[in-house]
Amino acid sequence: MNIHSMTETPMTARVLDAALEVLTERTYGGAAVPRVAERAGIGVGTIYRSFPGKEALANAVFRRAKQDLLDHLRSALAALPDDAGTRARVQAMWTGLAAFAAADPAGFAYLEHQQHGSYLDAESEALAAQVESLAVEVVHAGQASGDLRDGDPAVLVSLVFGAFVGLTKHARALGAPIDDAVVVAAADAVWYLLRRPSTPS
Amino acid sequence: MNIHSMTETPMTARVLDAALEVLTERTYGGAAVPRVAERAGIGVGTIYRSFPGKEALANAVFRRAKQDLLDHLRSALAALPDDAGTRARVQAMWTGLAAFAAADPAGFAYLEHQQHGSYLDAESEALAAQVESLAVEVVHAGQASGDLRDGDPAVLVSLVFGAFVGLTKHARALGAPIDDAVVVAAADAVWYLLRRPSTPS
Amino acid sequence: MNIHSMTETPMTARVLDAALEVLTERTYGGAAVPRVAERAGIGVGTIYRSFPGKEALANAVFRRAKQDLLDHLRSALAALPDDAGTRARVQAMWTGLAAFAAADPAGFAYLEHQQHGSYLDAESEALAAQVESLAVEVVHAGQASGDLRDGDPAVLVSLVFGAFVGLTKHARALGAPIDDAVVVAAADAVWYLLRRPSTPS
Amino acid sequence: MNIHSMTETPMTARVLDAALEVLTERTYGGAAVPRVAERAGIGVGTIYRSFPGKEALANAVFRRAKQDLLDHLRSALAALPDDAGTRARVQAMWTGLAAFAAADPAGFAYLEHQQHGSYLDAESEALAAQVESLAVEVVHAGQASGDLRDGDPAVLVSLVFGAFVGLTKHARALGAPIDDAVVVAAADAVWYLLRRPSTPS
DNA sequence: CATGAATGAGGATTCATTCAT
DNA sequence: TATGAATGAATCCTCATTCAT
Repeated sequence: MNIHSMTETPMTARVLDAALEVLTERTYGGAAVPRVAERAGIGVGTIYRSFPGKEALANAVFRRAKQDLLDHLRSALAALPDDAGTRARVQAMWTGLAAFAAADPAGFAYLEHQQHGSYLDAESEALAAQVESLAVEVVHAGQASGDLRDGDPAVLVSLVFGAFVGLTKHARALGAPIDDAVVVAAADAVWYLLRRPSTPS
Repeated sequence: MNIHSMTETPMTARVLDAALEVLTERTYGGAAVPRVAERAGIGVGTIYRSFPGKEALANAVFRRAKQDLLDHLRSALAALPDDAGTRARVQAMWTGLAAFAAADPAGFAYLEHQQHGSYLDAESEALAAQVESLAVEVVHAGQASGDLRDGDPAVLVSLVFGAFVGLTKHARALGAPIDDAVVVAAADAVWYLLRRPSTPS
Repeated sequence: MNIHSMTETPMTARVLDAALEVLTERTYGGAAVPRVAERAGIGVGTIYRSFPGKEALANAVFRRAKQDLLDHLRSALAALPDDAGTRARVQAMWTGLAAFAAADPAGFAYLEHQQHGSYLDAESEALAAQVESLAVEVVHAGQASGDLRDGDPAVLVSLVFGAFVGLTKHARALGAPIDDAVVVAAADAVWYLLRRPSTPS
Repeated sequence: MNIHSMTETPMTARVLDAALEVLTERTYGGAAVPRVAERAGIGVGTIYRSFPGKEALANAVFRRAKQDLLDHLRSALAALPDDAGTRARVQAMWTGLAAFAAADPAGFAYLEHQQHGSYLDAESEALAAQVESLAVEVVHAGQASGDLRDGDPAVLVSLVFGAFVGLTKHARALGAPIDDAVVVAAADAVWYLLRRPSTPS
């Protein structure tokens, strides 16, 4: 379903899965390539046949996750009827986020930490920008139609994405997967954050 | 101003400052003790006179920042008149957060990443729990007085803290310090996230 | 010839040889792993492919030497006719000791110093106990047949082994290998130490 | 009573005692000067006021012990009547050895390991040679009077000293101090090792 | 005189990477 | 193609030694 399905050999997929686990558990600096190999059940050298080095590997993991997230957000929006209103579009984004986080918790957790990534390359940054862009456009359109509050759309997006990340951290701290009812309730709360307050306020 | 001023020697302060920088730039796994020493302008061995090891150092950095955050939040609340309403209290928390983030951006950035910290010890976790607690109480009281929306207070707190973190990430991505006007606008938006929606909605 | 020939790769053998040299020259505390690597003509990291750490390496060195010693003592006894008398058995032990010390002077020197070894593990201690045991049995049997003087066999063994160690130290101090004629003369002297004094004495 | 009483300040005595303990427990390479300071209950720097460095400290420890041993052996011989026979003289040496080992077990244990000492300086070696000399003279005289077996006196001495060391190792392995009865029995055994065998043997 | 903070060299160990098999 | 042995740089940490107080 995603762009990588075509370029990923079963080998690289195994490596990426293992790398994601290790990177999520120990952060880039603490993630050892030999540990990734072990986890993948292959020889160390084999990793270097698919990736030029640790940095490239981490970028590939990042890109796969980010691309999956992008795919989730796009499908969520695409599933909407053409005349869907702003609230529906915002809900769809939130739901898409939740769907991705549920489908690939480790991937989501990894992305969370990567605003950091001094090792991220241009291609990875570009992908991240695409996700940002998509969200910004939705907010921007909502503001244009008068449904959402004024202000830099990027700021509003940062608040909403931040809130979602906060939610997943909370769930992770509890050791539980994200509860569906909570996701729905939070979507409602976040809608109030975004929507243009009624004039008499 | 904070509790540590009395126990911190100039040496440990220098080390903590340098360690904060390095830890923020490279995360725990990637932060090399020799690099901290360089940054502090001291010999490697000197660090080990103040801290038994890298883990203890990272915990001390964490605690200093968390304690400062706690101090900021507490003073923000303490500055309120006794009869301050829920909105004022929520605003105070948000403002306290912003004041801390402005006063110690690196410290705030470091705290953000530490849900991870498998190296955090019990004392550090306890301090983190105190901050969480403080926020949860404010939300809880607001719910009790009917001002805030229903739901697990901890979840609401996670949304709000998450939103704030999103905001600072956004600012950091732009390379700019957090703009005051934006903080105020965001505080307003977040208030709508928290407040109990008017019945006819 | 010994049990290890089969399990030892050429690499581990190289490492063990080098480690024995360094350990003998500088004792455990002063033996640096990098120095062992140099001596073996390999990279430092390579040592850690064969041994989990310095302690394990020192134990392996100890065991190889102790096992060789045990093999020498056993063959010396095994070469005796079934009806060999006590004196022949004692001589055989002494000769076995000398054969080992001549064949592997460094190994013998290393064993000498290891009553110390706080780093020796259970397996190493067990091996040491086997050697002790073998000697104690010989003495015990000799006492039973009335040939050897009374007293705790372990004490007699400690005197004899100690005497042999003294001899090798003396030779080492002179820088010469142990002279065969001296070994024979010493064996005679030691026999008088062990044998039951004639009654009228 | 010994030569050092005059030159040793209470300070250096404390240091030497502590150093002996640490050196005995961990061998030269593993003995840390800061550990010696701790054990002595003084500051690290203070050690360097009495000794130029670790090597000098270890030599001083060695010399103090060796000198004490020499004193013990000399007094043991001096206490003998002028017409004492060879056996009495040999016994006296053995007893002197035992007295020293009992009075200063750590010192004795330390000396045992020091044939090794690549860090021993000329003065230390000279002192060791004096002890050796004393023993060799006794043996030599005994051979001259026809009481002791022929052969290089130094070899005989090495056998006897070695036997004594073996005895103390054995006692140490048992965790017990050296038993007096055992020392006496061993002295008898050792006498037979040294004495010239009766002709018809 | 005694101290102990400060230091950098050096020790044990791990890890990213290469390359012969 | 996949492997994993080999490597040396780089990690964390300790220690001998100095020197300002």
